[in-house]
Amino acid sequence: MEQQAFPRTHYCGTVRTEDIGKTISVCGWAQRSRNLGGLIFIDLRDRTGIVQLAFDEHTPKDVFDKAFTVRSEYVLAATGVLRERSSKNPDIPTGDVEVEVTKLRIVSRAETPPFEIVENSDVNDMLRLKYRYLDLRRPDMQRAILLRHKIGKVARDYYDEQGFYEIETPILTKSTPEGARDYLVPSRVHPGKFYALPQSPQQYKQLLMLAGFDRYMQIVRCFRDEDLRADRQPEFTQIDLEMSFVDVDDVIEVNEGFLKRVFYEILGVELETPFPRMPWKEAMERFGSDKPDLRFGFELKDITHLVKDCGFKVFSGPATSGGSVRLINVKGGSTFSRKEIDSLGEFVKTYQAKGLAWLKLSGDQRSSSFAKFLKEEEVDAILEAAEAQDGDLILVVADTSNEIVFAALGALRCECARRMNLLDPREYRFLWVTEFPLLTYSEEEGRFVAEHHPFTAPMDEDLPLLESNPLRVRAKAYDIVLNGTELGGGSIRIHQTELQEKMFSLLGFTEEEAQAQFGHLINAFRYGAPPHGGLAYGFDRLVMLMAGVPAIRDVIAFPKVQNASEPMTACPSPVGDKQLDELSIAITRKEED
RNA sequence: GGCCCAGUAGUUCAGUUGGUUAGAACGCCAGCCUGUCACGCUGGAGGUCGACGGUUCGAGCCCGUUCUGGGUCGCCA
Repeated sequence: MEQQAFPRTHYCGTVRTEDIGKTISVCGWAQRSRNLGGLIFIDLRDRTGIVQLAFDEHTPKDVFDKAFTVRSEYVLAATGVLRERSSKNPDIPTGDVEVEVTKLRIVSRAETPPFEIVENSDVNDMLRLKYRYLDLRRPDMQRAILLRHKIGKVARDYYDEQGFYEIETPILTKSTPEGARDYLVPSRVHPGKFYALPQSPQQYKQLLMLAGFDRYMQIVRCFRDEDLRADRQPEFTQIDLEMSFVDVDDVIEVNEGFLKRVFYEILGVELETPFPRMPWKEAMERFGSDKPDLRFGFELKDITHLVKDCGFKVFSGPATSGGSVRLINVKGGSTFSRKEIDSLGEFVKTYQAKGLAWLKLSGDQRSSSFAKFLKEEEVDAILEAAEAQDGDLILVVADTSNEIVFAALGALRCECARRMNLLDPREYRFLWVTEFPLLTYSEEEGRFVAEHHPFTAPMDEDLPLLESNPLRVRAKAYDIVLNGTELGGGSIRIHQTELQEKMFSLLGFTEEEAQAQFGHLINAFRYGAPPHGGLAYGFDRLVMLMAGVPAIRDVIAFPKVQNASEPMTACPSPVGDKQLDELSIAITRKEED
């Protein structure tokens, strides 16, 4: 019977030349073994790195024989004397030393894994996720998960120092019809009734302000039953916070402090604060997006007025019927081939643009899809507006819907930058986008809907417009944007009962409906509400950008795939009739397997 | 719900104009090997070409349908 204790003295990756001569014990997984016949080397791996175990003619025969049988991913516990290597490996931190093993325990054997446990593997995502526990053994995944832990720790430390309490809010909560689809949880005790998993702790954190906690934060799981993207999972984590007796500047200042701190502590990057701010309207006009990537130019230019009377209907049509014609100047874009420009045309069609007009200036050559339809001076005016120079590529989108023009050109400028390799993931350009519209009109529902949520406060100077022109009202809402990704967003909330009631009525709620859905909040306001506001970060996105990886999946230990299932556990899965019966649930439609 | 891309050995991929027994590298197994560290050398095993249907004398390759995954539009207060 082998001993069961693990007298580990060192983590594998931490041994150094200072430890030479010491008897040490290490535990871990066999990364690789090199069997030279009379000499065996095994790389032993744990979360800190790798150390080389050496077995040679001095090794006791039973130990040597055991080493002979070791295969990839066997779990080993080894004891021996740390010695200097006769030939060193400069590529790893422990490359100057090795363990001359005197005792070896094969703690568990392992089947050959379905893929190699190595850094930068480009194995199929599905396979990685099915065997996520193996995938997570890879050093890059270990680093990402550790980075996530450290960022969370900085957040807790920082907000604690700033006087925030971490307070938990319920996971079983009330469904609200505004916003994303809810994940529902049936109640056994109340047949036919459901809890909802929170899309965010929004209302609870406001109630905590009403309860007098003054400053709250929480690193909290949120749930939205919507389709996935590279930066969207059905369950994701927010750094959520709320503050009392503040206005926009106060929230922004505290959070600039956090971002400055976390980027310095984790990446050693010194961010300059305050970050630039840009009103939403300006962001749309200049970048066609409410989350502009500032790492490159290609800003939008409005040429509607220049083409109103031109003979080219593709331009003059939208220009004279409430739409717009806008362009971006892709500096140095004349290197794009005709084929590539055609593919950009296909690209904008995904944003419902009807097509892409272009003009290319390379040397004395001017080629264009539209110049032949315009007068010489009209083309010149467009080129002047675009500040076009030799080597540039002008891309024009015209549509009767401004939203489509913005969406298409906003996405196109990013796509061009991607194709031209202008995006340095180690350059961090932060931006506050402010003054979002308070409301938008939903054609589908035939009413106003809140752009942010129904508790967002209007800007003081726009209050009179609430009656006269609600769509012009700007909100005390702000997003923090990093390199074209919305990292977080928040707002100052309404704390006056009358204003809140006005908002609900604008949104088309009757008093009874508002009371039924938000009564807890409305009633709470009657008992003394402090002015308050807050912000929530997409924690996964923050970690993703700081880790320099392309998807939040890469910084979540057990993520879901595009159809919202999880390959390892194969959830969601059917449940038994007994369970359903207890919940008073009948299945009316089934997925075919 | 729409669009784009991918699916061939355990893994990553190649596979010509539709034509013999579908290949490579890594991994795996066996043997040899005392300073390797992507060890080396020799040999070997390993395939429902995602699935179904069609065209054809003949399909990994062409056509249709479908499944799975990735990206994206819609959606995501």
